[in-house]
Amino acid sequence: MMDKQFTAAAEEPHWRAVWERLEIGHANPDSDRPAFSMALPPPNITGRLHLGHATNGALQDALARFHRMRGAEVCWVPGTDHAAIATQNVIERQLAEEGTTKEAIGREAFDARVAAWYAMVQGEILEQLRRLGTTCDWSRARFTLDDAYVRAIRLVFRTLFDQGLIYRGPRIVNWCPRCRSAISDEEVDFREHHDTFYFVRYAAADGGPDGITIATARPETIPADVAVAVNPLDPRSAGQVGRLVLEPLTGRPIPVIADPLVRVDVGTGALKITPGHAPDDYEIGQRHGLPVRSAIDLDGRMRTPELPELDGRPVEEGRTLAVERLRASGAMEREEPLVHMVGHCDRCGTVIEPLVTPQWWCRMSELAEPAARVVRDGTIRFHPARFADEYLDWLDGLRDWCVSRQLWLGHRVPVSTCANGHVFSWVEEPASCPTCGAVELEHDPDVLDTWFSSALWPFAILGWPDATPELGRFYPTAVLSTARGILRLWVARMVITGLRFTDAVPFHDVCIHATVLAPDGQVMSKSRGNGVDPLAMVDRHGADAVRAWAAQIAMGTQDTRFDERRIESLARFANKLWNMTRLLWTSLPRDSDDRIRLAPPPVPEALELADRWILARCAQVTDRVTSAFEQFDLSEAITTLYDFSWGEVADWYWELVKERLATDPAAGWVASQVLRTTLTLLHPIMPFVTDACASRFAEQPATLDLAAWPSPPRDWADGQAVAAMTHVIDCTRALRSELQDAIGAARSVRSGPMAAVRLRHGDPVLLAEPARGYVARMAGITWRDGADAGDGGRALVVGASELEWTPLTENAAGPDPEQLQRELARVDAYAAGLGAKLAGPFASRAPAAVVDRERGKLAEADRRARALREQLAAAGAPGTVAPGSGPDR
RNA sequence: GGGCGAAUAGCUCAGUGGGAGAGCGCCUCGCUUACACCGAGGAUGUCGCAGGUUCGAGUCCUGCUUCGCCCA
Repeated sequence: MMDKQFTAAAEEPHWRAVWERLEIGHANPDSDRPAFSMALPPPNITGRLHLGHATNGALQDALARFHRMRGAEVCWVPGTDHAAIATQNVIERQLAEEGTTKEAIGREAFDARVAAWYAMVQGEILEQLRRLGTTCDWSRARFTLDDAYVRAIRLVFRTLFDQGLIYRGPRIVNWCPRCRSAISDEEVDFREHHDTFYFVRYAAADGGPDGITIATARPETIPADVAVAVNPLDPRSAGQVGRLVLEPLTGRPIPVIADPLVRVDVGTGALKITPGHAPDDYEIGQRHGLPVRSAIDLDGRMRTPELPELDGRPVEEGRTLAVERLRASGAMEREEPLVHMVGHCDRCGTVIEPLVTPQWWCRMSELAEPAARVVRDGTIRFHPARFADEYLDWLDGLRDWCVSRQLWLGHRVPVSTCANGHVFSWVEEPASCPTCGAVELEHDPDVLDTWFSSALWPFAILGWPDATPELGRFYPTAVLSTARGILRLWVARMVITGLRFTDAVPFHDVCIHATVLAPDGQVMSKSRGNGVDPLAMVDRHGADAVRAWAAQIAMGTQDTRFDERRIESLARFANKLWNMTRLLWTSLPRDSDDRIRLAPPPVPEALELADRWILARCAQVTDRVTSAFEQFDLSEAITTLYDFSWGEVADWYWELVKERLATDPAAGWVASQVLRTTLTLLHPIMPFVTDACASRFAEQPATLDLAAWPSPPRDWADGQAVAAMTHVIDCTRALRSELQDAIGAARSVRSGPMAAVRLRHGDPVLLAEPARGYVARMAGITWRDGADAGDGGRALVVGASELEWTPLTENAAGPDPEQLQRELARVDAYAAGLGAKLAGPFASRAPAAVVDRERGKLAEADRRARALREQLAAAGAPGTVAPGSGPDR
């Protein structure tokens, strides 16, 4: 039995089971097939997958299946990322909802919570990926906290440490007072703030009248000021440099210095220098050998013992109090509204407090250069290509990477300090100091940036540093597909570590897929509550529809608003494919397993026009789809297949071949070939419905993944058949339109032909049998021969043919003279335009083929105009009744 | 402030120098033995604005406007 509808919910579990039983996704390093490998970007273990994950999963799976069907040994390694800071935040939020904190429950209980969370969410995420039908190599799934993975991280760290590329030192960092941790520059999210710009006068230290006025948004950091800076090129700065002025809250004398970083067009052109609380100021301070003072503590509170009323207050209160003091003392000259960008922690949204703390740093300049080179020389290609520029911009002038975090969760920094002060890095934690043998060792308390471990993903998942068969066979990987947002955080760093530790690029092609926005154009996010659950879409419309939608939008140039109607239309497409199969299944002979028996290939003479046409089109579509997959253009692939399947195979070929199926084995063979080819081409994108349909045929592999990628015989190409059928379709459409206008054609298709049609002029070959029969059936007309011109039939110009038709029903409306007149005016104007164009420089300058085409159009327009005039004349003559207007004539 | 991208039908979007398209929605018609999750036909556009290049521009260039993203 085949139901009238494709039921995704019923078919999907079956096919997932088939694929898993056959271990479709399992990669065999010992095979002699060419390798195609991908590392699935490991989702953060922070919750369920969102549409972005689904999109990327569908895209990668389509590539995996395509290459597998083309004969590659595909290795697609899935996994999950422990996401230290993100996961810790999730757990902390849960604890907060329970009215407790991680400090209250303690390390041990916290670790247990995390372990339970990981166990639960990891299974959930992998299950979600399965539901989409992805063929990852589940046996190789990795987690960034796996022992082997941890070993790789430590080896990388130790190597960089021993090479002096990782060092520890106090520098200004992006400090999140809520996470109580440093974060890297890339994890700072800038948002617009509407604050106040305070203009504060710093009095001259010598008591003179000429102080200096600075502008600041952060008056609470004034107690940490160590200088006032002006731009040396600023004329206003003349005579200022070298003076001492008084910091206005505590009255400390500080120098006025000159630095080119100071912008003359902002504020007063004088900048207070607070190296302890501003990155630019830190840089200026370093340049001038200035001390670092601090006024804010790690908990985001004021630390100003010299100003007891501010001391211990939250920063916002500190600001308010500082402003009050400055107003009271008269140092506040004026206040202006200020719109500026303020850094926030991209995980918890808290305002970042730049602070100077000791952290672990990775020197980037030396590492960045080779990573830039491999993109410049094309070893790594970005899709779309413009993302290469963004990548290169970031590598240029990169600051050192803060790799340490002060979290409870994550990989501990593999460094110990012995009682004698020897600092060393290790892979297996040693019992004693390798330098002095001291056994009292202190393990560094910090953990590593999550992205430090992610940076090793492509080779660490394949077993590095061991020379595993997988590493030798599947590394470098072929394609990395990911979202734009983590180009810097992740993609660039993978290239850096890949080159440093494997002497190879980690992947050759980087696909950056579009971001899915909410229907209102906003970014989807949990806090906005406008997210869409991909599995809800799978439940509602089927995994194939979701995947095909992903293929449509994934590589677009622009982010796309989520539109469920697009998924719906693709679900209908799955149903269409199912019913196309159903037609063959109900019409063709079946074997004992109820599968469509395959007829032997017919001799070429047994093929008629429609057969040759659809085979030729099938070959063209195969070429186009294949090259689209090669270029990662899945949108082109799915669009081409959708249009071909529905608009050509179903709408035309299926309609024409229906009646022949029972009697003509050649028709059954062609229909089967075309459908199976189409299903095979669609399989990478819509694996469920295509397998469900293909399995209705005999002599099919258990799944299309095991089928060879189609490569139609050369002799399927047939330009003449394509041209002839195109004309058949054009004629059919024109007649349908004309007849429906005049008669209401659809009403009486079954009651016999509605019009008699004669070919008045044109290429008789184009409308020879069987083409004439096609038009007759599809348009509901009958052909009439003979040269009985001038009998009053209505003319209809279609391309090179001029037809003449007379209605065979009584209710035919005559042509509406007004409408004819309008149409004539339109055609005349069109022809006049073409004529002018052809009379001008176009004729001599444009390519001959283009000119010919335009000439053809003009000829057709002229014929059409003539036909319209003829009809107008007939309609305009009173008493003229079209002869032959009755069916019983 | 710098960079990138986008602007096409009521909505969501394709369209990579040569006759403006799809899906949804809308109108008319048809429950036809694959599919009503269907079929036939139809209406709907200053391709953001202004210049330029070209025989020819939705498409290439410049400027502007608006929106989005990234960076500072």
